[in-house]
This record gives sequence, structure tokens and C-alpha cells, in this order.
Amino acid sequence: MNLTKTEENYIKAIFHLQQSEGNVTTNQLAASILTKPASVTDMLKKLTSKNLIDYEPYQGVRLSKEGKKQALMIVRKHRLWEYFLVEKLQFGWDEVHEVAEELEHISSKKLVEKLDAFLEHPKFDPHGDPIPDSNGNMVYMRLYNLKDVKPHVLVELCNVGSQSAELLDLLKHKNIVIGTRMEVLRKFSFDNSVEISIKNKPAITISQQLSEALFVKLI
Amino acid sequence: MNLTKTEENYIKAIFHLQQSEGNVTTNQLAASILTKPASVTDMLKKLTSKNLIDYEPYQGVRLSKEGKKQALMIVRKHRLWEYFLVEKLQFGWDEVHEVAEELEHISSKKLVEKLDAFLEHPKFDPHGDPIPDSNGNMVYMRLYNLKDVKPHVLVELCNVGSQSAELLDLLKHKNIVIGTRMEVLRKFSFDNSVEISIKNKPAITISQQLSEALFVKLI
DNA sequence: AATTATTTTTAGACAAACCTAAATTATTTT
DNA sequence: AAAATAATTTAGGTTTGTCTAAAAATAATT
Repeated sequence: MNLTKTEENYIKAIFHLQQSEGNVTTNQLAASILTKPASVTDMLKKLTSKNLIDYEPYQGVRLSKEGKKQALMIVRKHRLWEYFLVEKLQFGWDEVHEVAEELEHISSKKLVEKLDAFLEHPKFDPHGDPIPDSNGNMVYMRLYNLKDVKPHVLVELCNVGSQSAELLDLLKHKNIVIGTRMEVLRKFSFDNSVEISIKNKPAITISQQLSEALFVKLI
Repeated sequence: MNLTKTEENYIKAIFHLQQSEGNVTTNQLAASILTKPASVTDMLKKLTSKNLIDYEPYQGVRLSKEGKKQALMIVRKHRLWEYFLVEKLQFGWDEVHEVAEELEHISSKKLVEKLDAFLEHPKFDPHGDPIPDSNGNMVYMRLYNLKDVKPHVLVELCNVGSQSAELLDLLKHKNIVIGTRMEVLRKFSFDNSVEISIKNKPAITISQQLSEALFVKLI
């Protein structure tokens, strides 16, 4: 399965959009890719014929199993390159995104694996986002994206999205550190806040902003 | 001046061809790029309109000043990436070419300079070919490409194209080492052999194969 | 439930880079 | 110097990914 750069960009955009929203609409995609809805429709037909997405006209898109696999490999490459640029080439963490957008389309499988080994298998990119492993497994996710909250999911905090004093201050106040285990109780759609409980203590509220900055894994 | 990947590949091919041959023909280019002569003609018109080449219908092509500058930047990127792949990622020197063909089209100027610094400004790639510096200067060239042999050019050996025992054996026999200065006397078009003289000693013959493996600089 | 507004798809076109087949120019041979 | 051969260009078409404008389907409003 060999994809063009453009096809890869569509797959990647669908992947990111369907993490926060559920089904992805034509207009969302057009906005995300900076193109017109008509162009998106064309591409959706093409990706459907390649079995990368599940798409019914007027009903939005989701990635197929194969599409998700491809997306994870692109995300893996993007984040590994970002890590390389910051850790080895001394780029600032805020100036690597655009370059990584180009590097992520280099196709060599061997290159990715060798790069991963050279970097000593990093788990998070410079923005704190988790790097999928070579099988496409991404153990960690944003607390915010735990949308399918089966009642009382147990998760563990693994990383935070930045090292800003403001974030650390808030975490300290809420008594949350890396390794803290918590039970996710409810998500409120009005403000996207989440209620969690740590060690059966009374429930506390996590704002949308905070839930987006916390990377957790299911336990 | 922003070039597409395809335009860059044409520029690069013209650069390499005009190093050994003089004026580059449509058919040579078509063979080199694995495309048809008619397609080449189309692209030559496009590159002419961008002032990257000097081209008269039926008369072949040469790079313009700007075209040569672009070509040297592409070659620089290609060879820096090859060096990176071999020295940092443990690729074999014989398996890096294809990956570098992709990496050389990444456009970020900053990336190239940071990569160059990270690699500590290497002068030769894993095949022994010289890496142009950030101004596009390439001090070294293959002895073979010293075509415009002004009578009695003086050059100094700077690098050899491989470390094979066979090559080293021959160099020892001819009494040539890195740093040896020699006067280039003549080039014979029948077999592309070159006659040189070391320290006013009698002339010796360098075969085409050997002249392709010796990197020299003018002195 | 009917109308209006929004979203999405279809239809038809365009630029880039390629193709084949035919015409033109250059080169070689006689 | 004319004829034959080879190289190159032109003419007209294809595919990929894009576009605009118009049609169709869905969603929202009255």
C-alpha cells in the first residue's frame, strides 16, 4: 500500500479530527487541510477505493483498520523527527512542526526504525505527545480524548504536555503527579470538564484545558 | 525561487551530466531521469522560463548561474544526509542512496545548516564525494572531471572514493597518497586516461577508473 | 409539514508532469 | 549535395489533485 503525500495528509487529518470529534465531516476536513469541500469529496472516494476509510456520502468518514494503521505510522514518523530536531539538532520545540510535516512523508521503513533506535526509543515528542511504537501501539492518550468513558475507567498519569510553571502549580494544588492513578467518573459536554477521583477520595473536577494537557494510559 | 521535487530532479541530473559530458542533450536527460524525450523538452521550457538553465532548441542545455547554485544545494543536502545515515544511523554506505534521494528535497534551509553542524561539517560523503559548503563552494572534484584541462594544471589529492584493498594497492604502486601534488598533463579521449606528473618526475598514466576515484583540489 | 438554510456531492475545467504519434531539425552517409 | 538516419520538438491526450458553479441531500426553522 503506497500512498502519495496528499493521501497521507488526508489520512493524518482524519486521524486527528476523529480523536476529538467522532465522525469527521467533509467541511471539517476541508478546513483542516485548507482546501475546498468539493476537493475533499473527490479524495474521500479515492481513499474509499483503497479501503483506507469507511465513508458513506453525506454521512462523514472514519478511518478503517488499515487507515488507522497508516495514520499511526505517519504520526510516529512525525513525532520521532520532532524529537530528533529538538534533541539532536537543537531546534526550539516551537519551531519543529513545519519541518516534521515534510520529514514525516519519507517512506523508508528502515529509516524510521534506525532513527527510533538512534534516539533510544523515546516515548513522547517535544510537545509531550506520545510516540506510537513500531507496531502502531500508542499506549498513552490525552485524558481529554478518553471520550468513550466506560463508567469508572482506571488510568495512570504518564506525562504532561508542557513544563510551564502555571501547569505545575495547578497539578501540585490538585495533588497529581506522574504515576498518579485515577478513576474517570464522568465527562460533561457543556464545558468538556471531567470528574475524576484519586484513591477513592472525593471527586475533583478537571477542566478541558487541563484534561488536554494530561497524558494517561489505561490500567 | 521555490522548486518542485521534479524540477529539482531535473536540475540535479543536468548538473551531474554536465560534469562529465559538456553540453547536456535531451536524450541523455531522458535516459537519466527515466522519462521520454518529449517530457524533457516540456520541462526544459519550464526551467528556461525560470532562468535556471540556458537552453536553445536542438542545442542542448547547461545550468545557468542560478541553476548551478540550486544544484549545489541539492547535492549538499543529499551528501549530508548520506553521511548522517551512515555515521549516525548505522546504514551501510551502499544502502543510503535511495533514502537520500527523498531527504534531499526537504526544503528547510535551517535544517541543512543545523544538520551540517551536528555532523561537524563533514567534507566528504560515505562514497568519498565532496560535500559543497553552505555557500555552494565545492573545492574538491574528481580528477576525471577535470575536463577543461588547461595545460599543466596543478592539483592535490584530497580523498579517494573507496577504501578497497585493490585501490590502495594501485595507489601504493603509483606512489600516490592523500596530499600528493601532481600536474595534469593531458587527457586522452580514446580511453579517457589522464597523464600526470608528480614533482617533475616522468609522466605516469591514470586510467579512467582510477581518475574517477581520485578527488583533487586545484592549487 | 413546509420552507429555508446548510452541507455535501456532481459536473466541468485547470495546471503539472507525464505519455504516444507525427512533424521538424540536425547529422551522417552515400 | 541529396538521401537516409537520428535527435528533438510539437500536437494532442492522460492522471492527480485542485478549483468554481450548480444540483442534490440533509438539517434547521417557522
